[in-house]
Amino acid sequence: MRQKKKNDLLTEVELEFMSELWALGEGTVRDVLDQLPKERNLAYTTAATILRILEQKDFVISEKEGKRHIFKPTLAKDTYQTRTLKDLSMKLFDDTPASLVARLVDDADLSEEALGQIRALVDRRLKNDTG
Amino acid sequence: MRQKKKNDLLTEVELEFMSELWALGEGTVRDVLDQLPKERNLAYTTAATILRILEQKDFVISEKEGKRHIFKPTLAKDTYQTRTLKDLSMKLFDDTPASLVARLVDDADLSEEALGQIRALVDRRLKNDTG
DNA sequence: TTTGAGATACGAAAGATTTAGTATCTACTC
DNA sequence: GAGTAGATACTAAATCTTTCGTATCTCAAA
Repeated sequence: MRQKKKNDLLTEVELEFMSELWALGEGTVRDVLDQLPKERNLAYTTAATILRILEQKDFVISEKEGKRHIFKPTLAKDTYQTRTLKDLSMKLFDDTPASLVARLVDDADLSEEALGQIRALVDRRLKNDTG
Repeated sequence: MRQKKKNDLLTEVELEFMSELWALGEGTVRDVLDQLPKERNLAYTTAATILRILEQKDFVISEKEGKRHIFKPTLAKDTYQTRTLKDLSMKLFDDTPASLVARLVDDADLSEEALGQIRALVDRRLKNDTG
């Protein structure tokens, strides 16, 4: 038995760290720590621990360069985004992506610009499918 | 000081229970427990505890009827959906809802039908704004 | 080749979440 | 009004998450 919970979703702090790694492409503990907002104030060893956990869970791999480790995502951000949306859609939107979008476009805060972008995206996808 | 973490998001199990309450409108511990899939096999007292926690966190209120409590969401599902999407958009989509939809419509699994529904939703919203 | 700055390894405390047990309460029924 | 089925209240164990401290290791400079 490998893991009690087959969790393929990131915890809050894990996501925070993965986001920095996705932005950097790859990096050391120090690199990631430096990307965090200064008010975050995490101990260096804490950051190292989180990256170790991410490696245990196979979200990143590391290779040694000199005395430090360089961490690199094993999972593309796109892939994780899709995975997350599927999970959310299933748990909170009756497994109906359209209802997720419905909620999004109903949001009063959504700008006209964002709405236009969304329509363009959908149109492009529809054209590509038929063309 | 009220809470260490001002968490306005539900945990996994809390969401599971809120989903049943949203579907039911309201219900007792027994009602919610009966809605769960039979393989879930939660102890009655566990369900009671979870509802108590939801009440402590102000996600539900209860009123006594005879010897039981009837629990009722204080938060509409719609509202919580919007809140969740905002959070997800912020944490994983650069605070750009359009990029969230981009990922959604890029998903190969998405049906033509869902895509059409999404376009209709966006169109309707754009018309309402201008008209 | 010693040493020290800076890195990793490991363990563990503190907090949050999930689950359930035991004790107690409450409304009926006899 | 005593007994009991079924409900709640309270406590707490087990697990997971977040955080950091101490010990150790490693490269490079003196």
